[in-house]
Amino acid sequence: MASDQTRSAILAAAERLYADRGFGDVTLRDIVAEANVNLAAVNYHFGSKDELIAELFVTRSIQTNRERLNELRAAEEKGGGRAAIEDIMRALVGPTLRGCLGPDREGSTAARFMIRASIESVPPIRRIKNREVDHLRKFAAAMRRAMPGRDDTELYWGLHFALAMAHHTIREKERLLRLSEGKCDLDDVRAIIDRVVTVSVMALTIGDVPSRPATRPTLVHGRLTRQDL
Amino acid sequence: MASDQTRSAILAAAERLYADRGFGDVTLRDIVAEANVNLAAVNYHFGSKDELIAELFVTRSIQTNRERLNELRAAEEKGGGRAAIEDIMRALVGPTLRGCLGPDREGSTAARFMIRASIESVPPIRRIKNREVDHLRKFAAAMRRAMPGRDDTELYWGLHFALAMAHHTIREKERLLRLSEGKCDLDDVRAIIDRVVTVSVMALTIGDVPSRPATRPTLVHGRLTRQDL
DNA sequence: TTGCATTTCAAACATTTGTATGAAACTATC
DNA sequence: GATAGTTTCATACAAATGTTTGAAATGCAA
Repeated sequence: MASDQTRSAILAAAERLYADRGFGDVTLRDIVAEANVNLAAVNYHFGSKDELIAELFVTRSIQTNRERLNELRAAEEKGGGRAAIEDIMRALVGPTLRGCLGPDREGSTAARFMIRASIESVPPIRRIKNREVDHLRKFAAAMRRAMPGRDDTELYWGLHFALAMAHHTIREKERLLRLSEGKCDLDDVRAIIDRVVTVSVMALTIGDVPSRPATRPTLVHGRLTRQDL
Repeated sequence: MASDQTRSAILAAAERLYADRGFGDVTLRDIVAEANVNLAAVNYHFGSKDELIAELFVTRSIQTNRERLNELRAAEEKGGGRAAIEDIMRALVGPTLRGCLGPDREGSTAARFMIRASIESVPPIRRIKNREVDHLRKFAAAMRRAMPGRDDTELYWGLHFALAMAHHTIREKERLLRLSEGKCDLDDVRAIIDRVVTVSVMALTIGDVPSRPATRPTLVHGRLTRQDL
């Protein structure tokens, strides 16, 4: 068998098994059985189990990051170099949410693998995630261009909350479904993205609206009002 | 030695070690060495390693849940049976954030353990978390009383997003710190709670404000506008 | 003290798991 | 078709780990 076939078979089997049963449950022996290759093949082709997991995660992360940056670039071109803030947030959370939610995505191994990686955080994946900061800085820069003059702190918090809502929705979609007794439609990805983007942009405009509606009178405390003064 | 002393020593040692080094890194032998008890004591007193972890997590969860419900009850008494929505959200996210963030909390083993449990999700903990839905329903009910007539779906999404921001801030505080180059002050717990509560309530008022400020014109899509019609 | 129940202890068990080895099979180049 | 490089394979290795065991120690009541 050509060397690449074995490599690919291992990657595919590992991703499928990890996605279905989690990292803690799947051994190399499970993987090689599923891939119909020899046990030693994993170490021969990848060096170690951790490097196999890392390669899986890096591959999928790069795909997501590329999609994000493509959307961001498209938004910036649309806006003549300066993207609208909602388009930036959409580029940030859209690819991840589209990749991991939705009815047809149930069968997507890649998506289920990324959800699993988000729930069970194993050392090789944690190491990679730590490098994600550089990628996020590009979004912070775009946000700064979109909202010039705004305090950087507010930008970072907005970025952080956007990721919070997106990732938590993916991580805890089962719980939200159960809590809401099915009322929250987790298959309508478009609506979810809209919702996350809307709230993210609202978070970024804290202290922005001169006169707050009377329905929420006492919400602002502490350092949140700096922009109003 | 009295039986309870051994039990307590194991619990304390296990919580400390898990908090510092994570579940994957700590073996029963590490724990009994730290606790100065015999290896077999863990199985004698707890039955199994998983039951030990479960007991640790249940204990801390109960504490948090009790704090939450106390705050909720206080808010409802203050409002004469119907708590203000921002007080409800504050009762929901306040205890967790206060427990896990802040400068002096660095030394709190319990807090660090809960952060660890949030990052590394091991099977015994996952099983317990699945039962958390019942607890959250009490908050959903309070929210329903505070915002009568509002679509339940909106309530659940707001609750979900509030937890998203709180938990993600705890999980990813290191990354946010690094991304913002220290600009986001994660020691000012009060300000963080205010921020999360503010955004949560804003999320709940989607489609609530009759005329949206011109600064965010095109944010609402899809099913988000149902309340406006 | 005697007797009974609880607790502790050292040691062994039984797996599981990732990794290494060395020979065999295969592939491609000359 | 011989040779060198690559890949596969069965098997062994070594270490870690949760759990069990049966005896010894301890505590406690009668």
